[in-house]
Amino acid sequence: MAEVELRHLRYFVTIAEEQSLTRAAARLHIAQPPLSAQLRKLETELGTTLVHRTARGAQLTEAGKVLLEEARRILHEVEQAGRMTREVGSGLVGRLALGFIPSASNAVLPPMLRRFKAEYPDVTLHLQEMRPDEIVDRLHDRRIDAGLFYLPFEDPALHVRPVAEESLLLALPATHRLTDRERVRLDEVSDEPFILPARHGSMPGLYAIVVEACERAGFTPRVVQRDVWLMQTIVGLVAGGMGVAVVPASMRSLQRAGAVFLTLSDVGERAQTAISWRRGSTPPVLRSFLDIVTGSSSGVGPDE
Amino acid sequence: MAEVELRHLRYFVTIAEEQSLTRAAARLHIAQPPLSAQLRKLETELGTTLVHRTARGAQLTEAGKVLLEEARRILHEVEQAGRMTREVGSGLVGRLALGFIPSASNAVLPPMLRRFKAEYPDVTLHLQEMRPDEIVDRLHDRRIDAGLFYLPFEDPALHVRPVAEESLLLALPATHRLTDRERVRLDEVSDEPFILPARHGSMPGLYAIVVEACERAGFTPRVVQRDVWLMQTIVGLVAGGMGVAVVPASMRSLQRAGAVFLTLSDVGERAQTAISWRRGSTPPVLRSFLDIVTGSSSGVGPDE
DNA sequence: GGTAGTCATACGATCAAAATATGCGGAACG
DNA sequence: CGTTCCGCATATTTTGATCGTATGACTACC
Repeated sequence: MAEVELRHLRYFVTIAEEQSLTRAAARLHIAQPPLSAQLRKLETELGTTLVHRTARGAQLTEAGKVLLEEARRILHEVEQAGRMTREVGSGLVGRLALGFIPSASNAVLPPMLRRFKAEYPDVTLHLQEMRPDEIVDRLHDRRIDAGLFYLPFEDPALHVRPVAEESLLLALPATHRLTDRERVRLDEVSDEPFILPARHGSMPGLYAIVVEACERAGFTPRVVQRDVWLMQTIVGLVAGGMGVAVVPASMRSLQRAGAVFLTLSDVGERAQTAISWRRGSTPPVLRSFLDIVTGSSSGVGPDE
Repeated sequence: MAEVELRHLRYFVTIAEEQSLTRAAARLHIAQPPLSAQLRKLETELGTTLVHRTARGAQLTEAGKVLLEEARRILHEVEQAGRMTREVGSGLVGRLALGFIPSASNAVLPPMLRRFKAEYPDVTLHLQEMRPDEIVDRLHDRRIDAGLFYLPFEDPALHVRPVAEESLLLALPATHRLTDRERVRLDEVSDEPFILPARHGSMPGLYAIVVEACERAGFTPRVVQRDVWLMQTIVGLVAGGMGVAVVPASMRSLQRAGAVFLTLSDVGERAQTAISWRRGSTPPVLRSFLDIVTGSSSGVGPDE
């Protein structure tokens, strides 16, 4: 005993619409006898007559009318299911969980989101601020699909790809002697008390960048405060006169009273924001997101 | 480009359930390579990967999860559609035993049969003429499925539903003084000898209708003959000059020489033919027949 | 009563799915 | 660290179902 197939339903619906086996066969681009055979097969399978064959065409029986409605609905739903699957498969719809450090929300994240939303309006984005070490944990336990944080960082189980970079500025209290300058060298503030960004677990991040810049300028910073990790807090402490700090350029947009930002003429290091995601299978939505962010950013090439 | 078929969905669901091509193939009673091929075909058709093949089995992608839900629903609905069609169809074949009074074969029965035969050509009809009391007996002992007779009638174990009604005519011998009239009042023949239809057991039927009409006209009919139950016999007796009779309009088509039919201007009573069947379960064939006869007749509303 | 149109039947051709045999690659085991 | 096992992929033959062509039977219509 054979099984009902969608072909049978498609044929049957066409027969019902044309009220004629001959015309239906023409519309289906097959000959009339095979159509007859398939219809008969369907009727045998269902154990009932579906179509009355008369001399001038075919018309549905009661059972046929019932099946027609059902068959139309089923065929429509198959089409829908195909479309949905296709869309999810292509990354057009779905759900993407993204963790990011708060600094990313200044300059890096907004254009990413704008472009992604424009391209994939039906993807639900779950955005969560978190610490960089938290991002790594959440990546590992699969609670987020991707994360944004400062380089340097590496993890054998994760892809890491730079997506944006910005220069570093010196943040000074407004009361400082150098505030009337536009550019300074880092070694000019070698004696100042420094506020350094926090290190998070095994993640060197911006801390490493700043320390390295100081090393290259020939001094070791005198640290008055560490373990402050929010950039805006650091700027706040600077404004409060606690000391100076090296911060990413996007901090300038904070426009906090009491702090001024100067270009560092002798610092080549730049703060690199990277996106990271699990190695292995890459869901289509994530693939789409990666396509957008690596295409839209000032980021450099891939890491592998 | 091929089309998606239900086979693909069935295979896919099994693969998803077993999380393994090999086990799924076993459950489907086919070899593993063809299953691989069909899955690949489905993926090509949908343009997306549905299953991740790993070294120890297969697991769904995001798109696959979406399709799984849809496919399950669709397969279930196909099954439902088959069941529904089958059920309706089961009323399309079979056997229906119908008892009827001979009068019904004049005007009521033919259109019923024509319409029913057109819609359900595969139902074998067993038609049996019988007296109304016999119809009731045969209904009770389940030897017929339905019966046609004149109202009034009621029985707690039977459904009764009018399916046709006709006016009453006065049948006169051709030799009668009133034969040149077209319309008469019933009381104009109050002195004539009456031929009344028979009463059958507890069934008042047409007898009650005629007697009631006479009562309303202000007289009690003088009965010369009773217990004649075939309408055509009554008309024959009228033609033979035995007396006059009140008969249903369809008797006019008998065209028996020696009898004329006049419209009764003061008789509101009409002869109602009803269909009756057992309470309780209604087989599909009977249900189909009832659908036809209640839809095709000039019958009035239901009896309950 | 002929004719054109319908669907059913018969049979050979074609195509798609299934079976068999085998290869490849990753995971588990010693 | 190599061997073995397990699971999926590939290649090829076999099977079976669908399709196409030719033809016949029937009905409605002219």
